[in-house]
Amino acid sequence: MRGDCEDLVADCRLRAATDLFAHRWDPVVLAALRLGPRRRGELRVAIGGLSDKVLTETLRRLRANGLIERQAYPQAPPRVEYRLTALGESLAAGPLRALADWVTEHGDDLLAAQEAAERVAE
Amino acid sequence: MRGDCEDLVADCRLRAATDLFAHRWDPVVLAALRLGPRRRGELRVAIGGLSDKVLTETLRRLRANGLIERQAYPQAPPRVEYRLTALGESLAAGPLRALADWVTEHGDDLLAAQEAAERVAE
DNA sequence: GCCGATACGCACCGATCGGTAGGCGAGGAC
DNA sequence: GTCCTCGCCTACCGATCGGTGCGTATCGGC
Repeated sequence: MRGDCEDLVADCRLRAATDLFAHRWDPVVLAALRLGPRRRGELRVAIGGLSDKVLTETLRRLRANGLIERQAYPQAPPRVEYRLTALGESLAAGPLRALADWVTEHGDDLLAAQEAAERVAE
Repeated sequence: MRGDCEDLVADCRLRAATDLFAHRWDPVVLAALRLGPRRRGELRVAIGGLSDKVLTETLRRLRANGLIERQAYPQAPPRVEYRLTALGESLAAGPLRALADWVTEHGDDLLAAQEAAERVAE
């Protein structure tokens, strides 16, 4: 999976970046963590719609990519907080933000174009 | 699939945007088309690594999202060109560009973080 | 009349992804 | 002692995705 870059063309770096958004909830969790460290349970209810298992996988991936870090407090009911790393923060503040801004500005155009295309496709 | 937004939380617009990058080759084709209109065959060799069928699907999706448009010339061997729409151009110039820039700047950090995490995970 | 180039379409396959359902371990509350 | 919470794990399942391989329509060249 890493060896792709050798036999592919120029865009493999782009691919490496877009892969960070490839899983449905990764960007959402990233965005949620921009507001500050959050506990696992908080993320679940704050985001809503993602299953318990998927949240685990998502957090694991984000950690594996060095975008977030995990901090466990030795408490009675276990308490675990997740926060953005510097790398994750830079991704969230840059490209992720740009995406959010773009949708804010062009979201209506996007929806209109999608519906127009649907109509054409009969 | 459109109804998600009602029962999900705030981030559904973000999701709508990240979905545009959800398929592996969509962003790459988008980036390739930034350089100007391209024929189907040109895209295939320029990108390299994506199958014929997947290119078809990718182009279809991008069209369905109103990001590119197709122009067919009635010629001997069929000639079809794909180009960015205004919407596609804005996406490519904004968020996609931001992603590419981010990778250029933080790609090494990303790789280092991934490898560090791999080592920890034994 | 046959071949080749181009832009598709279709059938099939294995891998992956998101989701459901249920279990586990550790400690506090009662 | 029993229940509860919280974080996490383990099947299992259906849908989707990317990929391979092969077929097809059209036209020009030879």
